[in-house]
Amino acid sequence: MLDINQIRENSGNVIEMLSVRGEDFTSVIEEIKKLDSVWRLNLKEAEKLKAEKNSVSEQIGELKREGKDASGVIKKMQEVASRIKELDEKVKNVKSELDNKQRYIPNIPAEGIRKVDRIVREEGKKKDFSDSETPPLPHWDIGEMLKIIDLKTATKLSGSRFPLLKGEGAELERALITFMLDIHRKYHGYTEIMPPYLVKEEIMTGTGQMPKFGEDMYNTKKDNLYLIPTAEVPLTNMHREEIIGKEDLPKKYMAYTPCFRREAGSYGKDTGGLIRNHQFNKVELVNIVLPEESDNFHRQLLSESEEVLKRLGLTYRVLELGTCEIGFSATKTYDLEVWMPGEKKWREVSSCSNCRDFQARRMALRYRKEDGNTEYLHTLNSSGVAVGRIFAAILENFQTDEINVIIPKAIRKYIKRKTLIA
RNA sequence: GGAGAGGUACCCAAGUGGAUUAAGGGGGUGGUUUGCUAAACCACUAGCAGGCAUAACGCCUGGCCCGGGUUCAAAUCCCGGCCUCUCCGCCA
Repeated sequence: MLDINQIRENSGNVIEMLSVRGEDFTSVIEEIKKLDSVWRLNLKEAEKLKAEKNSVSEQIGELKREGKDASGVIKKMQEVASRIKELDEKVKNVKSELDNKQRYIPNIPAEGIRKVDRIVREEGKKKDFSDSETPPLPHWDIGEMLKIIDLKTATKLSGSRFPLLKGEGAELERALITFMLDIHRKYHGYTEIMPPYLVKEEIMTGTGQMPKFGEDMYNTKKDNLYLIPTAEVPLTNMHREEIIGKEDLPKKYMAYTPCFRREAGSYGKDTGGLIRNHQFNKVELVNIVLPEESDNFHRQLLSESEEVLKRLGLTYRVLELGTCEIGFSATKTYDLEVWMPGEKKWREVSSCSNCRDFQARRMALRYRKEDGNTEYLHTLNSSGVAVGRIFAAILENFQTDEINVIIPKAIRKYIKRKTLIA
């Protein structure tokens, strides 16, 4: 959520800063501005009448105690009370419309970001398969031959786009999860959380998924709970509506969770294997930090995610997302993309964002400053990293002509094998 | 899921319609006394959100789990919800 004061004071500037997203927000911002002034006008009047009501009610109490007649004043106050009721109703309705409109406005991208994605750098070399007898296979073929991915059975159980890993496949996935969590715990100072996978609607609103992206979410109608699309949602909301002491910052939380996404409107896109499923595993990193420190933490967060890829020996590149591509809540985002030799494509395995105070504002997440006032904190998140896609990357990058897969050294202590053999 | 009890500030807790400016205690902070500590005593301790105003001070509204309602007036009465506890049922 954007600062309403910013919109009040300089709506033109806000519209301009939002326009880099490739969308025109002029009419919505102007509507917000208008609603805000109507709201304040009515609120002012209602509060004035309430002040009157309070003092007169006190007088009525006094009169009654003294045994005097108060019926005249009471009659007058009846009118005031009904006027207050009208105004309160109006104030409530206008405010809720205003809030709702505001919740649909995305964050303002950071300064100095280009319109389109920019490749920051590439790490490692694309593996050379020119000596191989056959070109590298996509991971779904390898997975099937090794009998570690069974999408047919997954479809039988849940329909399309669900994963089912079997035997050594399930083991590899589990090894990767533990490996990632261990790195972030040992070297990056994260506290591991096992959060609920179902959360309330207001929690989804806090991080920005709701109300705008309700279509992408699974929900349980009976209890109005939502399946988390990423652990960012529960982790970032952990301290919502709190005022955190400076001495307790930064907060660094991580969680492995399955993630659930309806992927509405992506039919026919990336249908192969483990790339775009309704359910996938991910290790997520969340930082809650002081505003002046968030840029530094953002860089650090990126390197923490990269560490996983480096240790696995995967070739990847770092993208700075263009202003038109940045997600709803973020001001700046780096994507990490791993090279998939079988698919011959770069595949996103991590998205590392600084949301600044956007989410904190939505969830009233603050800290106490030296002068005693409160200020919104900054929130950041990054995948550390997407497990299923790394699984796929390992299959594609470390396959041999015999359709075996060499297990990267970094995770051998978690899976206790050197190769997956067909 | 059923029956009952409850939710008041950092904690405990009083408060069944107007005198409450939400009692009292604990804790905390500051002070007095003091060789030091403890104790005693004194003072302060309602956060938060919002509106108005501003050089600064300040004024007002809301707020006793949340949302409605009744009333001139609600912590207090009524309705709905959430949460916690106890018992029963179900259950890995």
